Amino acid sequence: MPRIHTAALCQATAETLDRIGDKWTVLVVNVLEEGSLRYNEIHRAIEGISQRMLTLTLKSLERDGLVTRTVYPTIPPRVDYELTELGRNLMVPLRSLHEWAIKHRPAILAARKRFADKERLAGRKSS
Amino acid sequence: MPRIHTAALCQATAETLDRIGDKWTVLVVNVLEEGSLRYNEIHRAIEGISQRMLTLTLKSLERDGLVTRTVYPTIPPRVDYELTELGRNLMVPLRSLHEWAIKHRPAILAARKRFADKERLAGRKSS
DNA sequence: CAGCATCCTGCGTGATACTG
DNA sequence: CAGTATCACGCAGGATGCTG
Repeated sequence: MPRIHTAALCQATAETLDRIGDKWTVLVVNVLEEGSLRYNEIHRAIEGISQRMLTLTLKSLERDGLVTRTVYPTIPPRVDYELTELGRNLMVPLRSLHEWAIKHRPAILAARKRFADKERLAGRKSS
Repeated sequence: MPRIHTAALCQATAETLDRIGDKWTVLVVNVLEEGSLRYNEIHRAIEGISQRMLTLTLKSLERDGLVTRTVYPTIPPRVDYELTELGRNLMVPLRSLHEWAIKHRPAILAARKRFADKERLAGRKSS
């Protein structure tokens, strides 16, 4: 009977990961934790992101109510982005994920190395 | 000065999401929480996964030390998969993510609807 | 400054058929 | 049963140029 609950857990988690599991979302959320930032400030803060991807990421975050977009109709224009309460809440599981990452990264890297070594051996045998 | 730490947080989290953010990993981890399972048991438990993707997902999990693979050289062959300690630890942030998902899904859906409505209006104006 | 439009490519994924 | 091999494809994401 926990089966159904488990399936539900899986489903909701997978959905969330689908939402935030792309290349840039968590990075954007993360820099926005510092407070309200302008478009180019975010752009400079995240190494390697293209204008296109930043715009898309911000738009999807705004769409889902995770960030607010504030336009100041000045010249030149100015647009501020800020995490909403919902967005700040997301930091909780994100920090949990981060904790796991930091704590277990060495173990993962070690396992990966062991696995690579085993494969090397298997390769030699068959050659 | 929290800047650097923030950047590190972001980096490690992004890396982790890159690891588990694919389409099937969390689903597989999730069913394996129930205990040791055979290949086809997992296959049946996860609706829609192909043999190919199940194999790839399991192999990557094994590579990173998140699951163990045990082969029984019987005929027909039998292979058991089981979460390692490392894999079970992953359930902690996963549950955190799940909690967030359940709690805030309504808010996200509502925001999404509001956004769609606003876009509809914007569309009308310009037509 | 803060984007949008367009073109292009690689990679993750799916479908199908075959094997020890 | 527990995979492997091959093909095919969509789409996330990158590069570049243009605009209000």
